[in-house]
Amino acid sequence: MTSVKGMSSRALQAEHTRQQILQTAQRLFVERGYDATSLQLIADEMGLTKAAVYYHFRVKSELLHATMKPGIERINAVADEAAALRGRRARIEHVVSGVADFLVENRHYAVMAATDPAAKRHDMDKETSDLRERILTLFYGDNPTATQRLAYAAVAGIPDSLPELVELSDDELREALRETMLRILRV
Amino acid sequence: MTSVKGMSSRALQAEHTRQQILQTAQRLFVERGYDATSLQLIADEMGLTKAAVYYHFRVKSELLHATMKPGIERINAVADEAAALRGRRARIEHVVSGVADFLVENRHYAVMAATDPAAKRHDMDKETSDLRERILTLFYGDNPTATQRLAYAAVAGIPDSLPELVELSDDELREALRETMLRILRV
DNA sequence: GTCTATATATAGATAGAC
DNA sequence: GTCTATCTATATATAGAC
Repeated sequence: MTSVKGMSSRALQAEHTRQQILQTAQRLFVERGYDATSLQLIADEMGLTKAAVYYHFRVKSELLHATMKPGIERINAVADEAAALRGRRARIEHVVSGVADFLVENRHYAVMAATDPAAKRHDMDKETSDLRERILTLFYGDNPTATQRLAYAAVAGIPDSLPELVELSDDELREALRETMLRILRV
Repeated sequence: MTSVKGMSSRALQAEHTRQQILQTAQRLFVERGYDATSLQLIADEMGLTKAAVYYHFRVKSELLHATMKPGIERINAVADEAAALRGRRARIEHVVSGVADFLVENRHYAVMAATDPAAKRHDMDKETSDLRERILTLFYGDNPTATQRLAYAAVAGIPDSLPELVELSDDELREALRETMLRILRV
């Protein structure tokens, strides 16, 4: 999506601005939530105008979409790898590792992606819930028990609580995440 | 808070309207999120005017506060009871039962209370996070390990996933909740 | 106690100059 | 590619009639 090679210097500048807007938007979405983040605010924080933001993103929801896309793609790739493995245990371990790494690298962002009401509206809904459903099936097959589903739900809810664990180092967090997720998912 | 005895019939009518507004607001907050729910929408759904809503609630955030208050009080009461018990195991079991009952009775509402960005702004933040912190201490003392905190976080994140478990009956959900929370919290 | 009418601010979005 | 200017809709909130 973000091809850089063979672009004019003007196009490169545009891509740079686009990325900066995305970064600012992402930070504000995390801090205040999507609905409470206006385009005006995003523009002000960057010393741009609303119109400049609109040049790069046609509608506000495109910012949300673009913000979440890399994460979804990355976890989908992890799921691809897990699907190629044999055995529940191996699959669970692979996904748990991949997700733990991802969460550690995106400690703040992941919260918003998992909980913001705006993400439940818009089409984003489908991509994330498809991904969740896909991994659930990968783990427990087509007919998971209530207990399995709830265990999965508990793990899926962990990102929600990452802000409360700020005082853990990356390594501590990753280890605790792996350990806890594995323990919960072995049902 | 909602004393009824000894009120004039006019005051009773007002209290009734107030409760109806609260119910409608609560439903819409759950469906669309707080920020995406306008007072206009609330009024329209009830066949009232915005001004009528403003008569009962001075500012919009008061609706959010009033909506969440009963739940917070109820879980605080459960925590009170647990604090009177001796032993980690007994305390965990008591809180888990109380919370499971509460979640089953408020399947949809609890999600919003746990995740809406608007709840993280406003003063509501403090009351809920105090409650969470209080129960964590009740369970694991003043210096919980990383694993204990993450286990607690996982459990706290469960409400987030209740909507995906609609097809479970109340009894199935309560049992699965109790079982899963207990298993996770025994660390 | 509830409404009409309105104030005021700000949202998302677009057209067109530069 | 970025800005000025502006449109339109809708937000929260208030004053005052009934």
